[in-house]
Amino acid sequence: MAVRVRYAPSPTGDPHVGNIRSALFNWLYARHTGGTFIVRIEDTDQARLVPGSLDAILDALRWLGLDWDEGPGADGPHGPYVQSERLDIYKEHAARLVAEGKAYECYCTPARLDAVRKARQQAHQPTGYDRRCREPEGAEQARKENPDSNPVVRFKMPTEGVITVDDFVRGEVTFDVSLLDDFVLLKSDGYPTYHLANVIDDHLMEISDVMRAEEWLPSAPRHKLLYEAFGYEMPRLIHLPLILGPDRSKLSKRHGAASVLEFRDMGYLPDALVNFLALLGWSLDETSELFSKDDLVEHFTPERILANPAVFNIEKLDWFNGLYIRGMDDAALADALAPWLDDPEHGLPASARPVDHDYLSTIVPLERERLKRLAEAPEMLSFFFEERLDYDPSLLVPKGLDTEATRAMLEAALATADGADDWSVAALETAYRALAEQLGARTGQLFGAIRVAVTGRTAAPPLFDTLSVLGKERCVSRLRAALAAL
RNA sequence: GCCCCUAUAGUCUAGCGGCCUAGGACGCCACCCUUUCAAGGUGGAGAUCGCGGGUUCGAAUCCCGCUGGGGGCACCA
Repeated sequence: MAVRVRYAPSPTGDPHVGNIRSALFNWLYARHTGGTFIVRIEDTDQARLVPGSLDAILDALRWLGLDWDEGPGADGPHGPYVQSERLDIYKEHAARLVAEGKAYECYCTPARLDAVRKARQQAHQPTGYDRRCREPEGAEQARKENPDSNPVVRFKMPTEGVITVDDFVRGEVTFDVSLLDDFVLLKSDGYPTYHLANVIDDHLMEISDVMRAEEWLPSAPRHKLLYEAFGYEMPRLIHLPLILGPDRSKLSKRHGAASVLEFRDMGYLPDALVNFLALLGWSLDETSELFSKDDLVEHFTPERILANPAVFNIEKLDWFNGLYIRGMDDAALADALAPWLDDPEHGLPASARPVDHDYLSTIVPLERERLKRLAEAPEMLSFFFEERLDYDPSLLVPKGLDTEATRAMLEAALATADGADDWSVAALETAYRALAEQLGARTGQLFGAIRVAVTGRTAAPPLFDTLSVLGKERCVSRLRAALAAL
C-alpha cells in the first residue's frame, strides 16, 4: 500500500520545534518510501486563529526544505486541504451518525459541563460529560433550559468494555471505555472538533500512517471508535515522543526559542536543525549522527523511532551548526553571511554596508571555524569592515610589559609595516618574527599587542592572515591610532 | 482526582538474554598543536543500566510491583 502521510498543523501560533519535528518525520517517511507528503490545515478553532501563523508555518517548512505534494498551493485529488473549506463534509458525516443513532445533539451549557466536571473530580471519578442529553428526557430538559442555543453533536461511546489501539512505537495500548465520555464531534458554531475532522479527512485523503506527537495517544481510542462507526479502515498509528524543555516539561515558548523561525533568525542552518531534530526521537545505530537530508531520506524508518521523550539540548544544536558551517566552501559561506552583515538592523554599521563580496570572500576562510551561528557574523567580523576601532587601550599592553615598553614595541611594529613592500602572509610572518627576536620580545607579546591594535580585540583569527586580508594601509593607520591612544 | 505513556552518565543515544569490566556523541576537565580565540588531535572524569521482587545456568535486556518523569482528561488542536 502506498504511503500517504500528512502534517496537519493548526494556524494558532508559531511553528514550534515539536510540531516541525512531526512534519520532518512525516516528510522523511514519505520521501524514504516514495510516498506522498500532504499538508493539511486544521483551522477549525475560530477563536484561536492567529493571523499570519499559517504563512509562518509554511515558511518554516520551506526554509527546512520540506516540500509537500498535496496541500496549500499544491492542489491534489483530495482537496481542499484547509478544513474550514470542508465544513459541509463534516456536517454531513455528523448528521449521518446522528441518523444512525451513533451520535446525538446536546444542549448542555458550558457552565453545566464545568459543574459536572468539578463534581466528578471531587468524587474521585474520571472527569467527563454525564450524558444527560443522550436520553430523550435529558435532552428535552436541556433544550428547555437553553432555548436559544445551538446544540453540539456528541458521539455515543460504548458504556463498558475495553478498547485496544495499536501504536506502532509502543505496541498495544488498552483503555477502559467506561472511563471515556461522549466527546463532541460538531461544535455549536458548526465547526468540527479535531476528532471528527481528523478521522474524516485522514480517511478521505487516504492517509496510510498517522504520525503525530504522543500527546494524541490518549485520544486514539476515541478515534478508533469513530473509524468503526463510519466503517472506515484505521490508518497505522505512530506516536512520536515529545520534545521536552530543559525543565522536562513539554517544550514551549516559555523555554525561550521554540519557533523554528526564531532558530532561523538566530543564524542556524536549516540542514543543521534538520540533522539535530532528526535525532530527537530517532536514531540509526551506535555511532552515526551526521546526516544530510539525503542521508536521512535514505535511512529513515519508523522502526527506529523511540518511545521515550527527548530533552531539547541547544548546546548540541550549536555544535551541529558549527559543523555545518565548517562544511561550507568559501563561496557558499560568503553568500550565506552577506545578508546578515548587510542587515540594516542587526548587521554592520551603515558606513560599512553594503559589504564588498570579494573582500568578504577573503575573510571567510579566517572565520569559518570560529562561527557557531550566522547571526554572530556582524559582531565577529566587524573589525574587518569598520574604519575606526573602539576598544580599551589598556588591552594593548601585554602581560609582563608596561606602557612604555608597549609603545616602543608598537612603534617598531609600525615601522616594519610601513617599510614592508611584500604584504603576503609569509612575508609578514617572517618580518615580524625577526622583529620579535630583534626586540627581545616574546612572540606572544608582540603579536598580541599588534592583534589588539589591528582588530581591537584579544581574540581574533591568526594574526598574519588577518593583517594580510586587512591590507597594508588599514594596518598602518590602525597601528598609528593605537599609539595615539596609548 | 482519573487515565495513559515512559525510565541507560547533566543531555541526545547504542544495546532487543551471554559479545557489556555498558558503546558513540554533545557538554565538562587535562594535555598536545599554537601568536590569541577557535578548529583539530589525544586522554580523562561522569551510569551501583531509577528501586525492589521474580523468570533464567545467565538480565540493562523478559514479567510484576513501587518510585520518579511526562502527557491527556475543553463546544483547543
